[in-house]
Amino acid sequence: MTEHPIRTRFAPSPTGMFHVGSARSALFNWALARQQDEGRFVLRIEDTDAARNKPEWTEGIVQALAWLGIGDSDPHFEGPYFQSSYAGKHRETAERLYKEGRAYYCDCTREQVQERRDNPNLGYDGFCRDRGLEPGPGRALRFRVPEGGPTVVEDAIRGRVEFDHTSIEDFVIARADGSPLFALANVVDDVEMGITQVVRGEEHLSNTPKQQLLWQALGHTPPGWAHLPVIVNEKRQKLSKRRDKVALEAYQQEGFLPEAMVNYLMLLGWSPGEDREIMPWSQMEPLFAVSDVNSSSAFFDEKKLRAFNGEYIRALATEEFIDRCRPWLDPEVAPWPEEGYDEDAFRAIAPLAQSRVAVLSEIVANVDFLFLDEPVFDEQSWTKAMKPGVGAEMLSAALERFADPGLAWEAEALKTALEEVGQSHGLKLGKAQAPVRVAVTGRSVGLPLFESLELLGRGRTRQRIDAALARLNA
RNA sequence: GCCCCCAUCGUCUAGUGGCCUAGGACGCCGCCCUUUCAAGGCGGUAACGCCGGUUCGAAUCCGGUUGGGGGUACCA
Repeated sequence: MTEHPIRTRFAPSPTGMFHVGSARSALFNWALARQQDEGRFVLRIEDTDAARNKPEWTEGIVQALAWLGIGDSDPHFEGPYFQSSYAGKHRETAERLYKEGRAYYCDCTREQVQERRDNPNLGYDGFCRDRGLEPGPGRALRFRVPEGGPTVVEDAIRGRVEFDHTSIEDFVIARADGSPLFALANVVDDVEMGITQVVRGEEHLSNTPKQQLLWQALGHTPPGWAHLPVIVNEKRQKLSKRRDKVALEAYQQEGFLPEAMVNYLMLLGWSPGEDREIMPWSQMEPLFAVSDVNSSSAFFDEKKLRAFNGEYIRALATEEFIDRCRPWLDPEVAPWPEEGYDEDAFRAIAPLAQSRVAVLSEIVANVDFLFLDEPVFDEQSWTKAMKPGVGAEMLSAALERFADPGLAWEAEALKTALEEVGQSHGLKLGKAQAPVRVAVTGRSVGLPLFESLELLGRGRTRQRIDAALARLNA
C-alpha cells in the first residue's frame, strides 16, 4: 500500500462562500488523509468556465479551511487546484473516447429528443448512437453507455448500490463547442491526480455510475466511494444557500469558535461512540472512520451548535477569551465611540461575561454600557423596572445613598448599600436592583450589577441614575 | 414520471438477535444555588413509522407498505 490520496471538491461562488456541508466533507477527508502516512487531502476547485483562472473567488474557501484548522502548511494538504489546470487534458480525453468508439457525436436538440420520446420517463434515446456523425458545429459528444450492466457502486457508507444501464442515458461529456462537462472533467482530474478515495455529499451518488463507467472506459479502476448524508434544514430539505444560513463565514462573524464548529460538524452523521460529545479535534481525528458514518440525513441544529460554542467559550483561559473578543470590540464595528473604550475596564469585566455569552458577538451587548456615553434603553426593560411606586422611589433613594462619601465604591459595599435602600422600601434585593440596573445599563438583564457599578464609577453611575429620573419625569 | 438513498426521543445519535422495562448529548420542563441573566448541581419529559415474515427470542435479519430526501441539463 503505497499511497491513498483522498480528495474532496468544492464549488466556489462569486462571494467565496463556504457551505457548512462542504466544511464537514472537508473535515472528514482531512481526518482520513491524516490517518495515513502518505494520505493526501486535495482541494480541487471546479466550476463553470467563468470560474477559471479566478483564484480570488476561492480565497474565501482557503481562508475558511484555515479557520477550521486545515492549513496548507500540512504535508497532507494539497491544493487548491483549479479545473483549468487540466483543461487541455479534458479535451484530449474527449477526443480519445470518440476515437475509441466509446463516445459519439449527436446533433439532437433538446426539443427533438423530447418529441421522439414515446416514454417520457427515459432520458436521451440514443438516436445518434449509430449515425456515425463526425464532429461539427451543433454536435455534442455523448458517452456510449455499454449494453448490459448493471454498474455496481461499492459505497463505504451505503454498501452495494446497483444501477441498471437502461436507467443511464448516453450522457453528454463535451458541449458542441468542445468544452468538457463536469462529469468528464471530474473523472479526468481524479485520474490525473491518482485519487483512490472519494468522500463527498450524497447528492453525487446518482451520477457516480456515470463516473465509474468513465473511469473504466479510460482503463482505470474506479476509486473507493463514500457518500455522506445530506445536511438538511428544519423542513428536512437539503441546506441551500438561497434560503438557509449555510455560510461558514456567517457563523464565524457571529462569534462561533472554530473548535466548536469542527466538533459539531464532525457529529453530523458520525459519532465517536462515547458518552460525551464535546471532544477536541485531536481526539476525534484518530477515531474517525468513514464506515461508521450514518446514512440518514442530518439536521443542522444551530441551538446545539450554540450550546457547544458556549462550552468552548467557557473552557477558554480568560486571557484567551479576551483576545478572541477583540474583533467585536473594534471601534470600527462596535457601537461605542473610540474614546469611550476602556481596555482595563473590559479586562476586569470579561471574566463575568465569559459564562454569559454563547457566541462571541454577544460580548458587545454585555459590556456596551461601560463604553457608551449613555445607555441604550430597552423599552420593555424600562417599563418593567420603572413601575410607579418603585422606579422613581428606588432611583432617588439610591442616588442619595450613592452620594455618601462614606460609602466605599466597591462591589460588596454597593451591594449592602442597595440592599438597605431596598429594605427601607420593603423590597428584596432582587426587586430593588432592577431600576438601578436599567438606569445604568439600559437593560433588565446583564452582568452582575455591583461589579458593573464599581467599574463605571460613582460619578457616571449617579449621573445615569439622575438622567433616568429626568426621563421618568418627562 | 423514472432512478437512487434514507427511516430509534423535537433534534444529533448509541445500539449490528438476547446485556434494551432502548443509553448519551442538545432542546424543553421542574427544583436548588442566586442581586438580574447566565453558569453550576439535581431531577423529569420524550423514540425503535406501519404490516407481515424468519427466530425460542428482533430496534437489530427479510419482504412489503407508508413517509421523507436526493438525482434526473450541451449546470456544477
